[in-house]
Amino acid sequence: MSESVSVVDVAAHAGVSLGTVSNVLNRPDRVAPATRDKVMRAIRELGFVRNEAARQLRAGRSRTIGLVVLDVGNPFFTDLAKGVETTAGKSGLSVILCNSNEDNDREQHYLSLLQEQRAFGILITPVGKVTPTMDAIRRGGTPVVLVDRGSTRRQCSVSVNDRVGGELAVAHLIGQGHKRIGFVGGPMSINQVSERRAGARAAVHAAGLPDTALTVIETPRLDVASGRDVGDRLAALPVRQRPTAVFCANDLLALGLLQDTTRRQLSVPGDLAIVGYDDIEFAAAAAVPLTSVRQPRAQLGQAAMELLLEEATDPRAHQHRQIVFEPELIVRESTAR
Amino acid sequence: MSESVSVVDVAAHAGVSLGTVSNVLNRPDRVAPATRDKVMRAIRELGFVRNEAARQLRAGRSRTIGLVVLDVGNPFFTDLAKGVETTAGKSGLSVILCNSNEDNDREQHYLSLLQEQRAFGILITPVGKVTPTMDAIRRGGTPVVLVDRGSTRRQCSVSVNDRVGGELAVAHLIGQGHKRIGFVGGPMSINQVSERRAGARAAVHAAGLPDTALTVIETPRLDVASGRDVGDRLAALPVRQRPTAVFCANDLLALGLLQDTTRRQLSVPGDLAIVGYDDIEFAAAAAVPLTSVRQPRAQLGQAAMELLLEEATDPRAHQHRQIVFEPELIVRESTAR
DNA sequence: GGATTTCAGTGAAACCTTTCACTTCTGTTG
DNA sequence: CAACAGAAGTGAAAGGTTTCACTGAAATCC
Repeated sequence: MSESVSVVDVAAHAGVSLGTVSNVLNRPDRVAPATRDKVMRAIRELGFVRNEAARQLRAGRSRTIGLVVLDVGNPFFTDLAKGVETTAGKSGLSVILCNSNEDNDREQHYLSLLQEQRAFGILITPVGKVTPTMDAIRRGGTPVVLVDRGSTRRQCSVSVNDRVGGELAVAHLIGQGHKRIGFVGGPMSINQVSERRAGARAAVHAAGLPDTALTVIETPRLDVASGRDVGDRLAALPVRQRPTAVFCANDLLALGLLQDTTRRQLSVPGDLAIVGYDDIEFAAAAAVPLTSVRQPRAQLGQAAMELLLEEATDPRAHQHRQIVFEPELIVRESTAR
Repeated sequence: MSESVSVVDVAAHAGVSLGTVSNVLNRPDRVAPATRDKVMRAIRELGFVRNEAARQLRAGRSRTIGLVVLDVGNPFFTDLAKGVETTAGKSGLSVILCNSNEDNDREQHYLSLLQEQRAFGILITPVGKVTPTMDAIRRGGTPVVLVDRGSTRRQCSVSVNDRVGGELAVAHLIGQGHKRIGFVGGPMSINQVSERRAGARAAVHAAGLPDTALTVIETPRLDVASGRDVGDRLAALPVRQRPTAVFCANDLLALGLLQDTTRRQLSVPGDLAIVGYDDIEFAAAAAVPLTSVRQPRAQLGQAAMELLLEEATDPRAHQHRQIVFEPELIVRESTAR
């Protein structure tokens, strides 16, 4: 049971004032060693545990930062989270990982929650547009950094150039001789998806191919199951229009599609070349090792966390910054000639 | 800026007492509709956001439950987390996902953190033994449920029968004619790993094979990189002793090993048959689709959460329970004849 | 040796919510 | 019509921490 022990109890037990106990906890150097030991012993003997809620109440903000991602099931985001967490830990902050699941309502729900908790700051990959809630939170003095998503001057963001990523992927496919290319991804309301598509378009144009060379296949989500379903839709196309290569907006889709393609006894890359995006660890271990656009996941998380700290530490002097990393194409068998 | 608005401000603005504002927030039916609207309007106009810290301080415990897992990068745990989160959400609880990273110190760190936060409850897959801290937390009145790990009568747990899982896997390999089998996994201090190995041993004995038929290869971690390193160690064994099949303690190891095996131009299952564990989504999409022992991940999370709620709701009447699920072998090409 | 600084420690106030015993008022009952 | 019940609303107290202006005592300075 140990009916919650407070600093007052510790103070009484150690024969000092409660202010001294607080000093032992927060500025041990301001307390004489003998007293410090006495207090420490009392803490141990009573099994005192600091009450974070009371602490927060006093401080006005918590020591927790919220990381809102589109899908915890996607290794891209867990790797990102690791980067964030490591950096946050160094400053004594903890991270609460929130899974919006590509759903606006859930995103909103988590934002409210974080607001009520007086989060130290928020890192978010928004499902759609930057919402009024996010603006309200920032106006309330809580730093909000956009992750994996560029932004305008008015807020901090860390992203990878998705347009370039799309271009790299599709230019590579065109270089391999493909003339009919599919773009697989969705929903288009997710910024990264539409940017990657824009990059794909740009590559098609740059190569002098007609608009029709790019077939867009929109998926409901960015997961393996959606990727699997794409097989049917490709098969339904008349052979003359059917892409000979596809660029998937992430590796999960690519792996799903690859699975379905294999099930249909089609060869990759012979019958269909596939490029993914993110270069998650499983991409290299796939049935056919996947060509993929690599993003510096952990650095992305680290950079975002650093921007957040910067803004939190000195909000007055802070200048919003936009950090953009460059993606890199990793070529593997799924697009070999 | 909006210098934090409190219930007092709302009350003043709406021309009611602060008690009424609290009633509007917590028991709207006790307040006359007209008053309710007045208060709601004030809340909106002032942009009032409940301070969760103050709320918690009053309530004595938070509305957050801690889920401590071995590796967020392992899809097994993110699927588990989804199950936990869905169930928690229905009761208005949120989940904070903590990654112990198979490290005792980090585990301890997160437990202290959760203790300071007066977590509503804790779900944990312990790195090693059940520690004094966990016992202390439970004695302090916070429910602790062991996940993916059996236990004695003295605490709640939800697990999958790892011994049976190990038996299934190895019995299957023996059934395919293999006489020299490897067990890959570690560290052995992780309970699931040693249980799976025990199951493997049992299967070897049951088949009347000698102890030496099972070669144990201990890995430092349960991740893809460790799996990749196993290839070297296998290759280093004299051919007569080298296993013709291995059972990996999880799919990450299996995928890593598969990757390395492919790199060495060895065929799976021809030169080496591989069985994994967990049946994560990527197992089916692997270079050679992986035979794996499936665990009911989401149900595991759900059941754990339900036990936790049960214990939290009525600690007096609560009887600790141990729920054990049965694993299932999913056979794919990596062990085909 | 008196004035000043430093050190160690004190305790009240503030942070914001929820609860609960209490007051007022209106409408009902015998 | 007196007595009562129920509904609506009130406001002080409690919950645990940190901060900060403050006191006493010891050490330092000229």
